Amino acid sequence: MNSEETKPTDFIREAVAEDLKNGRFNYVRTRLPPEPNGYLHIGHVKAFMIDYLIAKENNGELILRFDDTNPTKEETEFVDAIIEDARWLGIEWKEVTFASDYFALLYDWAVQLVKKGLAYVDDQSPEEVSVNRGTFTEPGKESPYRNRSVEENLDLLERMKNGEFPDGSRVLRAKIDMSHPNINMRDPVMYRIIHEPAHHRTGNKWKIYPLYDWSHGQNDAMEGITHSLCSLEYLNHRPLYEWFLEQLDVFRSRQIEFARLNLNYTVMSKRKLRRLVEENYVNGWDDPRMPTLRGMRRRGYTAEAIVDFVQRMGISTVATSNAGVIADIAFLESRVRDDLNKHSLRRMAVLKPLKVVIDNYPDDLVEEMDAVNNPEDPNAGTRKIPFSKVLYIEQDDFRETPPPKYYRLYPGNEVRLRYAYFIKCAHVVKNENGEVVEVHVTYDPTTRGGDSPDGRKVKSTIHWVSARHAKEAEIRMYDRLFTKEDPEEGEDGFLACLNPNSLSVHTGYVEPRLAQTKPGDRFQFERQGYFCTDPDSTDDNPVFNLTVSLKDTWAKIEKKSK
RNA sequence: UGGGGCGUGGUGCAAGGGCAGCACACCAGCCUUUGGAGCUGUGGAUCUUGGUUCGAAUCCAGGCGCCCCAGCCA
Repeated sequence: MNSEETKPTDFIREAVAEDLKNGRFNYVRTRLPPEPNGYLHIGHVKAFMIDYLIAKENNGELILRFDDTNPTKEETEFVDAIIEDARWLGIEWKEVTFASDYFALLYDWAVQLVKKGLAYVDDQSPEEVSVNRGTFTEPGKESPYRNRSVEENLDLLERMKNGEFPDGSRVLRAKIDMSHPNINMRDPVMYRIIHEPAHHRTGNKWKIYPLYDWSHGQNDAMEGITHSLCSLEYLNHRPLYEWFLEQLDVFRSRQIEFARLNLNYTVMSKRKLRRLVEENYVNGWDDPRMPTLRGMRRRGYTAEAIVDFVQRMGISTVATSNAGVIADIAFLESRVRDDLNKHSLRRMAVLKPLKVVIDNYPDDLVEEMDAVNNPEDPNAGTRKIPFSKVLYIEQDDFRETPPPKYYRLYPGNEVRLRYAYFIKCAHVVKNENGEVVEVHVTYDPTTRGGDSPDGRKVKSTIHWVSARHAKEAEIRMYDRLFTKEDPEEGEDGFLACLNPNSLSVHTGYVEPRLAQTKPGDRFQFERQGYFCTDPDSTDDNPVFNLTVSLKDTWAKIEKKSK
């Protein structure tokens, strides 16, 4: 970041700067608190970047702390996946910790609250707890067990910890105010009893597990986290967050909330994503159509583009949808194009081949044409592409009867074959169904390289591949997964508006240079889009994924004229 | 319904009492050996009502709308 650029500023950065200035803190430490119960998606990136960058910008530290307080949901598989994805994004942390690292200390703190008369063991059933919590308009009722002696509470808590009671039979609750207008303050549950399954790290050692409210803030204090940045849904929890720290008289971390990030034309909830995978609407968590980081990575999105997108989205407290801020996927795509345009090697590939025969070209001649690898980057150099009498061009680049404004190949029209020659369409060959299967053209030998010595212009340049030299390849074209901007609306509505054309597989031809490619390689297929080599790719059967198409002005014109 | 939060072009974010601006999208044009990229330009917004003020997107009050909270989820 150079000095020309104005520093990114937002209400969180301002608050952090203010805290440093007025001495509330003299350092900055943030934490990244994923729950290891699923794969990361684009929505997570916002929180990740905020936590990472705010620490970094202030010469502070980031701690990656897994929020593993619920053994019924969390798995080691996901901690590994989350670490891998976060690294891929370029996020760096000082250390990795787990909420479960602090279970023993947290228990001590709970004992302290019990001793101060600020927490008690409640024997009510879950149903009773719920009923007695009251409603938005009516206050709750105090539990009959609320005023037990400290000694009895201590004894019961100890026995809960030792596993003497069955799941659901008792909880530890903070003693606050059962008629508080903020329901989170109506004696929130701190510990519940869970015997099975074993915790992914602590095994069967613990029979009681803390809830989020009785864990997160305490862990923040234990780790000296200065700024605990979270999403808007936790705003209502802040009074409780602060109450605990105050009663405990420990380090006072500051919680600040911001709006989550979402994308249109996709779903982000874990439940819905899981259904897509488990019911085989997509081919796994890393399906290129998924908004997961693994999916986007396989699709060919770069970490740089994703981070740039998230950065440019900014931060706010706007809360007009339950999903937070909903970004237009077109904006993400524009960041991807911007990045890939500068860095991708250009190649020629024909997705839907149409055979072209140059009638006046020598049968056995093969010429090597010079092509530039990236017009945006002179250092990318040039390459040779073989040219011969029989070629493949894109079906879309030929029309027997051209619509208005169409200036590609059609009978009588002259176009340029990129880096090769001008050709003019002479006649066509059709099959028994009347479909054009072969286009015959003549070429102008004086236009080699693509320029006419007589200064003659053509309106169109099309890409091609030499039939004899091209390599067959599988090309997977992707479109948005859903046809509606907000697939969430309605019950199973999100499945009802799945886009049936979100994946289409083509067998095309690519220039010989593309025969040696390895998974993750990125290219621009000229005039079509950015593609990357899929992990399924082999030397015998190269497989390419569409990352994002190029802007298609002709498609727009054509659509408008309809 | 009680509590809390939020309302700026289609979308996202600025303007922190002084000319409402940027990006994406959209539209028009220029340029072009990618109908790509690039460049230029047009259109379009302060939820509403009232108040304070010379002056309000900004401060105040009311209204309206949307979002969050009644898990032993996070």
